[in-house]
Amino acid sequence: MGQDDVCAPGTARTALSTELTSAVNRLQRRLRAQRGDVEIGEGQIAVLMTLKHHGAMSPGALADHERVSAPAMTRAVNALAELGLVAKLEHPTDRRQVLVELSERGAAEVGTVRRRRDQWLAGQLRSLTTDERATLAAATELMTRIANG
Amino acid sequence: MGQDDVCAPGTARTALSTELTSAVNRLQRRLRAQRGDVEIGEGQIAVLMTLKHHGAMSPGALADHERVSAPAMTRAVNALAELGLVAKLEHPTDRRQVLVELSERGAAEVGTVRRRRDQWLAGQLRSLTTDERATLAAATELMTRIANG
DNA sequence: TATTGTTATACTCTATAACTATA
DNA sequence: TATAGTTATAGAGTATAACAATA
Repeated sequence: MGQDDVCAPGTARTALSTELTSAVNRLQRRLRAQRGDVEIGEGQIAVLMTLKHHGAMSPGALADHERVSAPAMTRAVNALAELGLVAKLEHPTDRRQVLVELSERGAAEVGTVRRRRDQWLAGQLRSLTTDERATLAAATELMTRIANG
Repeated sequence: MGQDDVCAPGTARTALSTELTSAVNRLQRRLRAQRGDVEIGEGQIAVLMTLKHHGAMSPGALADHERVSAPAMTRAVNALAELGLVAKLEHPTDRRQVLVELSERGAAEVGTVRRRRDQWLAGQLRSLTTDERATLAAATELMTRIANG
């Protein structure tokens, strides 16, 4: 039982905000449960991808970018440094700051780690129509805008 | 800094699965942070709404419906019972089972609690175009399908 | 004084495994 | 034996507050 029993969204007289919240919560829970033995957490993967796109950044800048607290970012960066995927460097002029940069191994492995994390969802998306994927792509942009707005 | 600095999704040569995962994670984090002093958690609100739609159910059926583990549902139901929003009843024929039903107060307050939780997101959605909201509504359905599939 | 990063601490949510009661 | 629910325990992820070093 259960999955056949779920209310189709839009059926009830429920607001979009409620349904969207519910969908986001459920999908995130499913993604976390489905994620196999990826050895590092979501937030840490996000840090690797950000560093790949933007180059070396300070922990504070990373925390702003990912919209998490500074302590949460300290922990994520330390975990990645212990795995040898990033390195913490002294800032050239401001000795309070730290620069976090991808290590060679981090740069080599970020793609692999990301693909392994996304494997299940990518499979689910393959069974959608082209139009449905386009809808999700557009919604992805909107959700990111809302999350960062 | 930070929010102006985020990569526009679809800009990079990144797979939809990656962008969707990232968007869902970020939006959920933002929704949690933005949620004011709603006195009960996400999962508990979901239980109240399910009971409102479906009537009394057993904890096991609720766990299946919400796709969480049985212990997680036990905790959610107990928390709601302590607040007087649900009642736990004996099953008429099977004494192993429990029936969870909305209390009068629970039925009266579920709408209020939900609206307070959704207040921020509803405001964000109001600033979108009609087309954009339609996109999100369609995507909500797709995400729910994927989460439950 | 203000800023950057870290440590200390605590809370929420979730899961698996072991247990109890009933069927 | 099998099922429904609970308890025990542990882990991930996050936050706020207090602190240290530097500007």
